[in-house]
Amino acid sequence: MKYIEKLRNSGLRPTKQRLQICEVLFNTEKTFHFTINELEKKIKDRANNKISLATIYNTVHAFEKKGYLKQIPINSNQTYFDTNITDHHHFYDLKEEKLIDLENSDVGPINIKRKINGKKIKSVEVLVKLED
Amino acid sequence: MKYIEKLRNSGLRPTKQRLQICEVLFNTEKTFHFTINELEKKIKDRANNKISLATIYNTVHAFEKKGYLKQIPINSNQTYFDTNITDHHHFYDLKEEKLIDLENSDVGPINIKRKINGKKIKSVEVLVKLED
DNA sequence: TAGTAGTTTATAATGATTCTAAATAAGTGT
DNA sequence: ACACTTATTTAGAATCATTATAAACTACTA
Repeated sequence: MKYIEKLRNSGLRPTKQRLQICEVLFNTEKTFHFTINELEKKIKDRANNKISLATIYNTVHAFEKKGYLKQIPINSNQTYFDTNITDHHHFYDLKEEKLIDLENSDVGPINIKRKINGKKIKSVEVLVKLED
Repeated sequence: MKYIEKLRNSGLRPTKQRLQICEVLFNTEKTFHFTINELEKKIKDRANNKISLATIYNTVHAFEKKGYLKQIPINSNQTYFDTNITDHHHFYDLKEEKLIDLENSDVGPINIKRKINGKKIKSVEVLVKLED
């Protein structure tokens, strides 16, 4: 399995559950946005295989900590994650409540002129809200 | 009272509770960020006067709908609101879990080159995450 | 002043997320 | 393969922000 090394290299034991979650999350050309509930459903559908919700939470947070997933900063009932970990941005369609990727090249350089003492910039994320 | 007209003009009855909340939120030169819980505390401290939590939620949402408050898009346990309703952005200090205003002029123009069919841009918000 | 429509309130309900502690599985050394 | 330690999974309980409910109350209008 191609994810065993990835996990081991991160200090995560390659368990059956984690490998399955990897398949669902990373075994696709397209990146995508998801909530924990959507992910749980996807796993159930895919393999007719149930992974405990607690494990899904644990794993998603572990993957986020290792940098394999990003949280998308948006105010929503549920937390959204992104399998696209490159620097990029998002449209948020307020009516449909849907996220759409917005590539860095579609936004152009963002120049943060102000500095905060003793702090480094970790990320710069743009959220563009859309209405009809 | 200076807020009576403001409320009436928005179709909101100027109740005792709403006027008090206006005092706390808008009767200051500085704009600020807050959560519902912080606001509740502020109200309690200020007037030794308790407004039901449900009313605070209702009022904050009513004010948001009328455009007197903005939600700040950030993933946090609690929802953050901003009394600064001008176009502007935020730093988020990951360690301190604190928001800092970032004026539009400190970011420079943001050019969203991509268009989504049938949708208009309502807002463009930048979140700059800070680490040590 | 009466009528109505909007508000407030305490409390219950909801729902996402986290915690707990017991069972299980993976890694390591022998 | 075996014993041992440590990480992981799990069901279910707990937590906590937020929303819903429905009864009491208040502001507006005629």
